[in-house]
Amino acid sequence: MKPFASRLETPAGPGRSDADPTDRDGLALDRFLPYRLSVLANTVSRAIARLYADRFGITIPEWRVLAILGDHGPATSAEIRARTAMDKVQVSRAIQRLTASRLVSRRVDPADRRRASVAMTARGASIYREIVPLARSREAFLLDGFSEDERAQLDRLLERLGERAGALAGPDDGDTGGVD
Amino acid sequence: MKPFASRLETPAGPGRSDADPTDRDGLALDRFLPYRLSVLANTVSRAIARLYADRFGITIPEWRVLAILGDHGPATSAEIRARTAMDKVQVSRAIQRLTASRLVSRRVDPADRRRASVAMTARGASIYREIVPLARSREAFLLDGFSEDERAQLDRLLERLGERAGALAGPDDGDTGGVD
DNA sequence: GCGTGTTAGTTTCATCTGCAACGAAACCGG
DNA sequence: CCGGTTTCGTTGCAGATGAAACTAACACGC
Repeated sequence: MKPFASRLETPAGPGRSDADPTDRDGLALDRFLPYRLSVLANTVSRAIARLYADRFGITIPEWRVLAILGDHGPATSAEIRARTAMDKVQVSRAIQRLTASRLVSRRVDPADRRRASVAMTARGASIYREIVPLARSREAFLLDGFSEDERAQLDRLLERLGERAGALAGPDDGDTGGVD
Repeated sequence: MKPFASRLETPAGPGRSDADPTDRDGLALDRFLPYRLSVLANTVSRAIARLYADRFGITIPEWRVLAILGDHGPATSAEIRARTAMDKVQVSRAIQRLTASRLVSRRVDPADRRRASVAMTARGASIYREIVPLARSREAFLLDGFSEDERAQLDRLLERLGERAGALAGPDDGDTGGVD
């Protein structure tokens, strides 16, 4: 196979490098932003998931539901979904499991019986309060050595990337496609 | 039974004008770094996966393998795994599928018959060359509006987060245990 | 050679995931 | 009030996932 020299723009190029023989063809996967984000997020998620799973026997979707309820108080599935970017099904199943383990309880809204408000039980709240500091400490570990300035920068950059990503996924993607 | 309607609007700190966000009772999920990374990476991955899947019928793991091969030339499973942070099983299956669709070929190493070198076929290389610019353009879209400086910053911050995340997941193969 | 251990890669299995189809409830126009 | 449509949430299914068990090949010590 013949190396096709498609350029990889190397950042941090004060002055232009000449044709560098080490300039990789194709797209140096480990410089490819979507890939890097994926690996990073995955590594982090896995490390944290282990924390929840080992000590409390809950999964990430379940933890997310708890986190929303802890932050905002009781909420419906749809609200949880909107706030977590989780799939509808994932929310439903997380609630089922949490209900089974008595960490949350559902109460059907009498005014609209399709809806149900989900709230933490005392046990759920207790676990939530235990997890929060652990989660924070993990986050702190990740950001250890980052200056205030760098944290702010990261925050801003992620924010903007999030917007761009939304634009990438969102615009043409109708949720309810008229299948007719 | 009261569903505790703890609204957690603000901690009882009406006096302090400069409230510390890390001092809240709740965790504010949408400010929680691991969560933000996960959502962002997921959104991006999904958008890009659609691109590969629609046009070429390949999955993300398959694309990653192609990317490594395109970047690096023939490689063994272990090398691919090391470079992609993919699971061993995932690599194995991606190679199986790619082999089935004739995008890569395997050749057992005669010197060590446990190993096999995987290389792109002409067809694989052709698809790879088609995908690269599309992938780049998606990346460019994500980074649209970011100055050179901001890109460099992002690069650096992600790099460092990656290191920290590795430290979080890697060194202790069990629980962090220790520092209580 | 022969046992023990290590490494490369595959298979098994139990789970997780998400699209799509679905049922139930509410809404809406006539 | 009725039929059609929308919304909320669940379920069916088919594919993806990863930990652990497994096979096969090599490596070392004796």
